[in-house]
Amino acid sequence: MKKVSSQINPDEACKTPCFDQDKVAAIKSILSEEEERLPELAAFYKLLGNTTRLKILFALGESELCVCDIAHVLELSTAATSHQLKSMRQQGWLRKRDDGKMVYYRLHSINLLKALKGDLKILEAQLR
Amino acid sequence: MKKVSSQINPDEACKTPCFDQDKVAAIKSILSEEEERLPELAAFYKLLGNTTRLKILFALGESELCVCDIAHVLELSTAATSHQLKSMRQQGWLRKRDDGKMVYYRLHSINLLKALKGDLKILEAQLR
DNA sequence: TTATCATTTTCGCAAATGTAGAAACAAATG
DNA sequence: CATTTGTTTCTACATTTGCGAAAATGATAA
Repeated sequence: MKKVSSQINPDEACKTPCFDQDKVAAIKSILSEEEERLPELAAFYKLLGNTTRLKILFALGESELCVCDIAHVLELSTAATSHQLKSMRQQGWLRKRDDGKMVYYRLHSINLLKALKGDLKILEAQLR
Repeated sequence: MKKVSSQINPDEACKTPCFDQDKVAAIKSILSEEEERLPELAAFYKLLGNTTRLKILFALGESELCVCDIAHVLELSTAATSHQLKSMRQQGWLRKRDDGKMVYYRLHSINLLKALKGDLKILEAQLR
C-alpha cells in the first residue's frame, strides 16, 4: 500500500523515509500553483484574526461611523482606533469620507460582512 | 447633523466628546449580541492566518496523507508538522486515522476548503 | 492670525504570540 | 528486544502586535 521508494535522497530534511515519493511530488506540484497566493491569503486571515477589528467590521455593518464613534464603541483611544482602521483600509475593506474635521468610515464591500456572518454560523455548527 | 449630547460623562475613556451618543449606544447594544462569539471567530481566522497551515489544508484537499508525507510536502520536521496538525484537529478541521505505525490525516469538512478557495477568488478580485 | 478640534502618523516598547528544535515518550511492528 | 512513526513537553528564539505618547496634519472657528 505504501510505496517506500528506493531513490530517497538521504539528505532530505525529514529523516523518516516513510513517504510515498510520487504522491508527495504530485501534491507539491499542485500546491505550487496556489503557493504564490497563500501568503496573501494568510495575511487576509491574519487581519481578520483580531476581535477588535472584527468588532469594527460588524459595527460598520450597521452604519457609517466617524473615528470617534468607533473609538467609543470599542472603548479605545482614537489613535489606536485609527491605526486599526488604516490597516483595514489598506486591505481594501473600508472606505473613508472626509466631512470637515470629521472622518467617516464605511464598509467598502458588503460581501466581507456576509462572509463573516456566514463563518460565524459555520462556527456555531462546529461547536454543537 | 452631529448630535453632541450634553450628558457626556467626562470620565469617558475617549477624550474627544464628538460622538453621537445614541448611535454609539445603539451599536454597542447590537454588537453585544455577537460579542461573545467574536473571540472565537477571531481564533478561527488566526488559525487560518498562516501559510504553513493553509498549505496543509490545500494538500489534504487533494488526498488523505500521513504525517510524514505532509512533512515532506512542507519540507518541515515531523514534530513541527504534527504540532500544526494538532492545532487544526482541535479546531475540528481535520480527522486522523491510525493504521499501524502510520497516522493519516484528512479534511473533516469539505466546506472549509471550499470557503478557502472562495476567499482566494475574493482576494484576486480585490487586487485587480 | 491664533486657537481648537478630529484624526493621523511616527516612534517605541512591553507583552504576547508563534514557530519549531531537542528530546522524552508512546504505540506498533518485526 | 530494537526500530519506526508520530506525539508531546519543554524550551528558546524571533517576531509580531497592539497601543500609548506625542508630534504632525488639515479643517474650522474665533
